[in-house]
Amino acid sequence: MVRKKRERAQSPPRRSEPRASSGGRSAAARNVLRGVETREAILAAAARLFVSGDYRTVTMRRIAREAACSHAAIFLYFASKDELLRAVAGPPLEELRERFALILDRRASAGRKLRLVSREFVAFCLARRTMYRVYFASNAARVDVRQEAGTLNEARIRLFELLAGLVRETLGLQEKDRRALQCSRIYFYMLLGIVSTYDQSEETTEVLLERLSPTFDAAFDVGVAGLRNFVNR
Amino acid sequence: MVRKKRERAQSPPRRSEPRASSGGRSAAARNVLRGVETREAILAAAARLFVSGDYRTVTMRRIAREAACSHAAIFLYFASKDELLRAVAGPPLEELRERFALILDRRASAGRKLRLVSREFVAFCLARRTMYRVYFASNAARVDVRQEAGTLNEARIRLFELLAGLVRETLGLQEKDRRALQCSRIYFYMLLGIVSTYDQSEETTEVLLERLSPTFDAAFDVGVAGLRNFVNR
DNA sequence: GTTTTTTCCTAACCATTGGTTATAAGATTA
DNA sequence: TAATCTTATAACCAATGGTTAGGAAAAAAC
Repeated sequence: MVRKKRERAQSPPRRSEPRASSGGRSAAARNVLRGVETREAILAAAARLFVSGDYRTVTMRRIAREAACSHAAIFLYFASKDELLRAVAGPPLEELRERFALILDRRASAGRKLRLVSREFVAFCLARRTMYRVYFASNAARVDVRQEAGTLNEARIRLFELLAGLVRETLGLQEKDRRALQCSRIYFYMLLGIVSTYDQSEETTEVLLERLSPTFDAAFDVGVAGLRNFVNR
Repeated sequence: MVRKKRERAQSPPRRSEPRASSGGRSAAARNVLRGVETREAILAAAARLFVSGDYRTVTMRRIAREAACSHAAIFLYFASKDELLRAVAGPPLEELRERFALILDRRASAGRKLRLVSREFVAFCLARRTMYRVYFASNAARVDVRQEAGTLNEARIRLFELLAGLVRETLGLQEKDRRALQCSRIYFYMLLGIVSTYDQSEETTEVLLERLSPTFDAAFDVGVAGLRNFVNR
């Protein structure tokens, strides 16, 4: 088929105003920044939209409108919608890790810390239902990870190891104990089960936590008690 | 905008051969059947495709090709892709219920039955990863259910009640015991956690079960032991 | 100060999707 | 034979993720 020669419409007005003043930076710095600013605007818009809507209903064009650029511009900074989601997913995960670290630094029993961390984890995932799947339910064994995905995966692995360590300590297991891996896996099942049960719920995080916190706490207890029984039998 | 008058291309050849011979039925019965047969063909094709690919990658056009009809024909029998998935999802769920019933009829302890049912459940969900979400992770509280979805929901609720009963019996709880609901919820978290952890894995069901069956069994044990501890404290 | 290069961005495009509609072939009925 | 009813399709639609030719402005080179 003959491709129709493309004809341009009359030159349209360009963007009416620059995105931001860029303060008193040098001309060179401002130039570099213009691109970075667009990237940031896209990330911010995507972050805002991805936490409210789900992956499918959030469109590139909607994100672009929110970021005040054309949807084609997004592909200048992110190879695909998927990569954009991953890029958005990174910082919150880091934030969660920091909150975990804060809890770990407290002077409390491993069991107590595990419970606090578990609560934090569930609240985090429920508040970001679109992303929890990207974070935790994607196959860790996947090897076809690009750079961005790689760092995300690393962050996730660190989080998991941290949690696994806490489970081990709570149960009084040695790191090299064969049952340690199995036990932390099982504890994760519990956590992921909670999250994925309410994944598609339309209730807000607050309502869910208000209503189900006691059940979640009970679940944490059940997990630990069951695991204790499992390793001591 | 003025809608361009639609012009039809020259009359194309119709479907070259009828779908099936319809045997020696009367003319009237054959006529009625032709439609039913198309419906069945669509259902069969969709069922085949939905178990291998996931919801997004299975397109209406692909299903149509597999069912040897136009993709528009599908909309004659199913209002939307979603409804088609639900229609496909129904029978297997019923089959699972029957397998559950078979286990329930055995002469064994409630604990033993619970374990068998749990295994069955996990294997079922892992074998139908596209659909498990439709089955079990959609919000039960949703009220905007149409007829088809309604029956599906009922089937799901029956399954849940059956499992909950088994959990109750295993723990020796009365039906009206306030903790019964909480306990079965927690047990479900465990089951759903297992399934959703491997939801996006690319390994086959066989490989997953081969590798992780012991861990799954351990998880069931942990759940029951933890719940025992929970109700007896 | 003028030209060249580089950076950043967009309009128009593409293929594909879920879904709708005008139209028609074939069977049934009158 | 004519009217109707059933079953189906080709062509259409709006929207989506993604690509590309081209251009405006800033920076660099002269």
